[in-house]
Amino acid sequence: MRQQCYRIGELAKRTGVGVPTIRYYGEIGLLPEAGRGPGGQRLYGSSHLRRLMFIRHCRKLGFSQEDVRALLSHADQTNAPCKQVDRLARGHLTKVREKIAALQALEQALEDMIDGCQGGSVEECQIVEALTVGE
Amino acid sequence: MRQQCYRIGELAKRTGVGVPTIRYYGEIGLLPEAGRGPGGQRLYGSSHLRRLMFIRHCRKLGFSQEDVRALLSHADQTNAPCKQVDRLARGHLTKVREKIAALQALEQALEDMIDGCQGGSVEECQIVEALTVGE
DNA sequence: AATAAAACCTCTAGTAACTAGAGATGCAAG
DNA sequence: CTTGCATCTCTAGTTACTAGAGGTTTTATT
Repeated sequence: MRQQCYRIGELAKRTGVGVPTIRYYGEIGLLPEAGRGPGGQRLYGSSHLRRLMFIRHCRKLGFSQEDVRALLSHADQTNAPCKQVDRLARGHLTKVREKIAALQALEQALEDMIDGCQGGSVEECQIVEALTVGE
Repeated sequence: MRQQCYRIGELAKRTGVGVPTIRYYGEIGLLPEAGRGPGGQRLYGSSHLRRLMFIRHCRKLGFSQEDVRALLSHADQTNAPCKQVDRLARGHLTKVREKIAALQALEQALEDMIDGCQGGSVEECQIVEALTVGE
């Protein structure tokens, strides 16, 4: 019944996750360890493929490894209510929004700083001045 | 002429940079190494104070260590034109804007995903579905 | 069957920018 | 003289991988 068997390179091609990264995921237990062929190569099944896809989608959305681990364990419990998943996703969204806000403040500060610079020498540069004095 | 002498804790208090971080900056050469007192404690002067302030302002604005290093070396050449400084600042601003854009795309994707979820069990959760299938 | 190339293996170390901890010493006050 | 804080050095941990060395296995070609 184990008709589908992917070697690591095949799995990499199908998921878009790099070969060393797949091995790394195995090491840290994010992906269950693969079986091994006679020569010692890892052999993955379709469950690995699905799980790795899931992981990749999560990582693309910026979820941390820790979050991914939680999402995976929730996703496995098909009968449980999805409240936990929802909470994780919303929590992550909040963090993303906070990061955006922080970066926008940064953007503003940088713009102000750059606008103050009229060219000339470093001595009279408003950017250097701003960095020295702070605001 | 070395009237001003700060111990590392004093410098930390005045700059808002943590004690281990100051030691770390010394190690990596971002801050010149301090003189040492009889018992081996680091002793910093006012030039260290200024430099560390500069570094802190840079880091608060999200400049990388590499950028800070460059900014510092430019800031030291008071007669040179400030074009390089300007270029560094603008380059950094661009990177910040790119990061904001990427995060906003992420925000949208997360919102879409979360909006699809109607509650219920994990089996029918659109978030889990989206993470499994992608998009 | 021999050989060459691609894919795979393990292990170590490096990235950015610190942070945390262990265990030893110095320094000022009561 | 002892208590306690500040400091010292050194090592290792964080996040999420990535790069490289040096060796084996599998696959393809001759």
